[in-house]
Amino acid sequence: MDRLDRKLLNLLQRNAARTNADLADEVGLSPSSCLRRIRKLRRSGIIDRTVAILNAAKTERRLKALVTVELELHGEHHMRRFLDLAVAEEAVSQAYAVTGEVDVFLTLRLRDMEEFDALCDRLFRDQTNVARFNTMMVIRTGKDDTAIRL
Amino acid sequence: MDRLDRKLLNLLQRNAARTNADLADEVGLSPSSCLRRIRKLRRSGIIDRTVAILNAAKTERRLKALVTVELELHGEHHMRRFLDLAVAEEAVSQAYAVTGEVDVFLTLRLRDMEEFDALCDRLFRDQTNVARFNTMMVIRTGKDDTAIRL
DNA sequence: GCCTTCGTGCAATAATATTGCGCCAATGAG
DNA sequence: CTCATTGGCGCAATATTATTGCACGAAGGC
Repeated sequence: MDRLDRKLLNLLQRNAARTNADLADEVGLSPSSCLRRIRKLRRSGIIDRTVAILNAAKTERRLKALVTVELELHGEHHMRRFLDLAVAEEAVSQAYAVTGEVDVFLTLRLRDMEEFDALCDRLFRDQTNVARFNTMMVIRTGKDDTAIRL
Repeated sequence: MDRLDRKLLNLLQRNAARTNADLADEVGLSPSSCLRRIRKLRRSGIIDRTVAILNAAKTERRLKALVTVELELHGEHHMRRFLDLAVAEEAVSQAYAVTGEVDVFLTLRLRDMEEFDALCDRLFRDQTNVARFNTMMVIRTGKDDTAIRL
């Protein structure tokens, strides 16, 4: 893991569609060396996968909502159960167990508020062990990076 | 935008490294047709970009923190100023203006708590117009998808 | 019913990835 | 200090994959 590997990773996190020769040129390596490095980074698992990122605005799921959830019962078992429930939802794109005043944090991708309503029914009411939840709708996006700076 | 386009987008959001012939086969098209569709999806902007996703655990920035921020002054101007400040930070990977009890939401990628401390100094103290902030450290990740289900 | 438009598959071609090989620098043992 | 070993490099050949030209057929407008 030297300077060149880091440089490659930074570049690939911004654009993984570039040709190998192009990348090689930018980092100052031959195409073959460059490719071998990238392959090693893949095999080692540092590069988990490469994916297409959609422009959410041109999608039906335009709305982004952030939800904090406080559980009624806090045992490991109950936490796991709620997370499983959340993960199974198509609208849920991130689900974390967190420290602090709340227990779980969710990011939602929503078509409209009706979908949100239906989701609330499934996740936050009845027998789902939720004491309280608080929703923030995203008004403006300042930044939305998938990259991890090395 | 028909069923095949959606199928392609769903596949590419999971793995954009597959060969065109492979994709074509899975959706039931010829390679040429498949490629032309994908190119159109790119040009139309629905596909914004394709990127490498790293395994954060194998990275130096292992810690993920979520921060809600309440501003002192709420004018559009002040909001913009704070967001700009946040966006400029390498550790900030998401920055949103939101509705609800707080004004701004941030996702951080941190090396350690020292980096967090330094970031707090820059973003939350002194003259940055922050009334209050609340940090949640991510304990467990249930889901962390970049995909938007179509 | 005919014409236009659009998307398709096939096959040829162009671009790109991948591999074999010989070379050099760094490292460690004797 | 020297020599063998290891690992990574570039070059050039080869294999894979993307891309394009073309002819065909279905759907919709007139």
